[in-house]
Amino acid sequence: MATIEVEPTEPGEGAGPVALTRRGGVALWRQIEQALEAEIASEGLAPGDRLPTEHALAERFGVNRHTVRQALGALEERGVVRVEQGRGTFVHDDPLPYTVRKRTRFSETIRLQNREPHSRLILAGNFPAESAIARPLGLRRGESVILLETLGEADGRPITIASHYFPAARVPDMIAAYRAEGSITRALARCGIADYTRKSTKVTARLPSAEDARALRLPRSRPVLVAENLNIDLDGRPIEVSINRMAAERVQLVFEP
Amino acid sequence: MATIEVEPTEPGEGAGPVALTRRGGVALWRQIEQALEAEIASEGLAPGDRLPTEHALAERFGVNRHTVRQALGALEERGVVRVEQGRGTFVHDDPLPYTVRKRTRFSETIRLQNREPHSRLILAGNFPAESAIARPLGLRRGESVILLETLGEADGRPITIASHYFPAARVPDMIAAYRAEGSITRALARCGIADYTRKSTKVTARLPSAEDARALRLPRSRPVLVAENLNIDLDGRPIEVSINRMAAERVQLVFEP
DNA sequence: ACGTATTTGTTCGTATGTATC
DNA sequence: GGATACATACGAACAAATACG
Repeated sequence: MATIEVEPTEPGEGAGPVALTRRGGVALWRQIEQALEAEIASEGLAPGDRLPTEHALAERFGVNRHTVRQALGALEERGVVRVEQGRGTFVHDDPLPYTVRKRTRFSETIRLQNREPHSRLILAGNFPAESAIARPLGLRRGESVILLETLGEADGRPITIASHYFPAARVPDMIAAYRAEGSITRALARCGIADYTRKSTKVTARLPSAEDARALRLPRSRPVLVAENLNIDLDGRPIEVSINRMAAERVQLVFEP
Repeated sequence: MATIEVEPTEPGEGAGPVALTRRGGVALWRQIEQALEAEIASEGLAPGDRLPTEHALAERFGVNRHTVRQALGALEERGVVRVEQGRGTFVHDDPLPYTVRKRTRFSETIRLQNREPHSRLILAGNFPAESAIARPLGLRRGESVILLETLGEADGRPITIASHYFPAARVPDMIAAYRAEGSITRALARCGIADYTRKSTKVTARLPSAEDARALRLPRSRPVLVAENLNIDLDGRPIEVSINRMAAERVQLVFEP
């Protein structure tokens, strides 16, 4: 008994008749979760689309708004939807394909996806190198490196935080050059490094630090991809180590041999 | 029974007398964090080593256990240590470098790191392809694919869970072949695919499903790297899509152009 | 298979110093 | 100065996972 037939609110698509079974051993919110996910998977709801309001969903399924919220919470936890305070609930966008090649520049890569790149300087300074930075750069621990920390955005959406390390001996004026040019590539050119290419990329993932989470506008529970690039100049000498942190749910790194 | 050793356990190195300054403008937990990190950096504590218990550290530094915990939490957040309930706190192991090339085979890659690879079949079957699998394989949604799910280990430590999808029309006897050979590469050879190479790899990260977490022996709060490989045969035709999930804290994917 | 000791995880409560308006 | 919020530090108790005989 007690199967509740809810009349479809729209005849066309998406809001097909969903029968929730009570006392069937599956909690209502789980059934709602599955129903919504099925709707998304069947492409009745496209990436970026806004779901009906919680109120509307509660009406449609004939349940309390709390029950809908539990279902949405489960979907958000799994990264299927994204809930924004005051705006609504949205089907999660497809991740941005970020193709990594021998010559990869952030702004080019973003523009390739028809999005508008923007880069902002967060922090700049001169520090003694930790061994994790010194080694790939071919320096001794404690030698001076220049750090530029940048936040990269696509269409205003934060994509990556990158810590760029340069050997201070090679490019002493890097900070000024970056301030003048607003781009790593052009700043390096100004410092006499006409071109550089990627020697290797090491990828791992972890949960974000508090600062990274804030800058990326990402909950602390959502992982970040960490890509460590070693870039070399045309003579094959290391010129930059960059450590990029990206919201894992927003990007997909693409490597093609 | 309450034998309390406050003195340095070793005269040589590591547990040297550390003077914490109160009211010095630096919080106690930060000083403890730095002291422990210095000890690890100086290799008084090697990767994998267990740190003293929180209780012991609290005694040693003359602070409350909460204060020690805050320091350990900061170290864990930065990936310096790994805290395991009921077991202790450990210096973080170095991640296993997993180099991805045009021809990458799990067992070869593991052996390169002087570790003993092992592969175990978890699941095998024949299914209609979802679009995410069908598309890269050049099939239509619903066409039959063979799924082999394997768990790869190095020195008995679970490294990766991989779902391998093959077009059933091309290699109908793949499951039997795998059971006979115990290796994807040799099974494909038996099915007439002499060789195959990697066309592309897409990398992202997420929190693990319950099953993945269990198989990888990983807490659900720790992210997994997800690498989707598309492999093609010598004629350039797609022969396999594999979706690999790896404990992010245990591996580092290395790409060299 | 079970109980016990060990170790980390969580939640109370309390007190104090610091920064801000 | 006063009010307030926040981070720091301590204490006690209990919960949960693990190790071990």
